[in-house]
Amino acid sequence: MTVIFSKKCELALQAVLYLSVNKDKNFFSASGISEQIKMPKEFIAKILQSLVSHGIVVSKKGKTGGFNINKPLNEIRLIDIVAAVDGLEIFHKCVLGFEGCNVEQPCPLHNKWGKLRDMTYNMLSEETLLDILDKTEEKIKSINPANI
Amino acid sequence: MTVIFSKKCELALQAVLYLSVNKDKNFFSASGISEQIKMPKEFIAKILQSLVSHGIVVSKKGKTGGFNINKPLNEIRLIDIVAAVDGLEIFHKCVLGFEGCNVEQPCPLHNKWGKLRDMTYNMLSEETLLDILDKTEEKIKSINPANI
DNA sequence: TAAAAATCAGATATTTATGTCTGATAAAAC
DNA sequence: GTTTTATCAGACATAAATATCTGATTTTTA
Repeated sequence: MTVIFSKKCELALQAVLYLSVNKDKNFFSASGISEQIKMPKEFIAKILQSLVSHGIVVSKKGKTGGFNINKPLNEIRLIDIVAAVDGLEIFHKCVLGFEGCNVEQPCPLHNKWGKLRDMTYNMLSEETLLDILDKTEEKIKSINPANI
Repeated sequence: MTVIFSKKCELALQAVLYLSVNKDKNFFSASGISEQIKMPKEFIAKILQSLVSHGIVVSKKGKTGGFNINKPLNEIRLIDIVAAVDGLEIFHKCVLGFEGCNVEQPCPLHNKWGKLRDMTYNMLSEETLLDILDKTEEKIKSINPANI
């Protein structure tokens, strides 16, 4: 099986999207979020905790605690979330798994995949949560239970 | 962790590339191939067996047996190998994992990722083993032990 | 015909990714 | 201050991907 984002990363993006849409409101608990997104709250909690350690999300303990976005939405790029959860290996490693692959000794797919990979990286670097949110609020209201 | 091809698929592509370069010669045993590519022969054997069942590779039992490419090199596209090993899910599924994502109700990344994903699919569909081989023989001689 | 060397099918083992649990700590409500 | 309800850290469990093994079959060579 091939994936572009891991399950963890998909979830992280979904959860962060959810928090973005509701940024003005109070903190959201892991169980609250898990009711919206169809994923186990323990898993969501773990993922959000790691985003806290990366400074993308902020958390608050105690009775009215939970998670929320830590910065202005236009300062968080999608690539930041991907980097925090999955790492950026995919953008450096040879797509065919050849150790010695580099510019001087490119593998057969080096140039063609390299171009697409760079475009993907750029896209994820250009898009911030704010950009996403704009698109989201316009027309993506019934795609999922959370109405993200 | 993110990947574009699974380990299995990387290996399959490497092995098939190796066979392509040496297509004129006789059948290559799994252990012979595993000496060139740095992967365990049992695993290579398993992968090649599945390519046999997909008609991409042909095998021969017995003392002088082994594996070889089953068709003219210009009739095998990279996407055929990817499809056989990893499947084509990645080219259909929502990149954010939203169930209801589609053209009418696109997720926030639907269009941008969709474009890149289609370009990747097209690239893999256009490139045949023959195309790859040409590039390979020109300039990729010391990238790996197999000199693929 | 017997021995050697290969694929093949399916079971098994190992590793990694995904998912769950437990007890500790912190903050708010009473 | 006690109870409630949240995060947090780290251990634990399960599932999936990766890797290995075993015995059967096939084919060549001697």
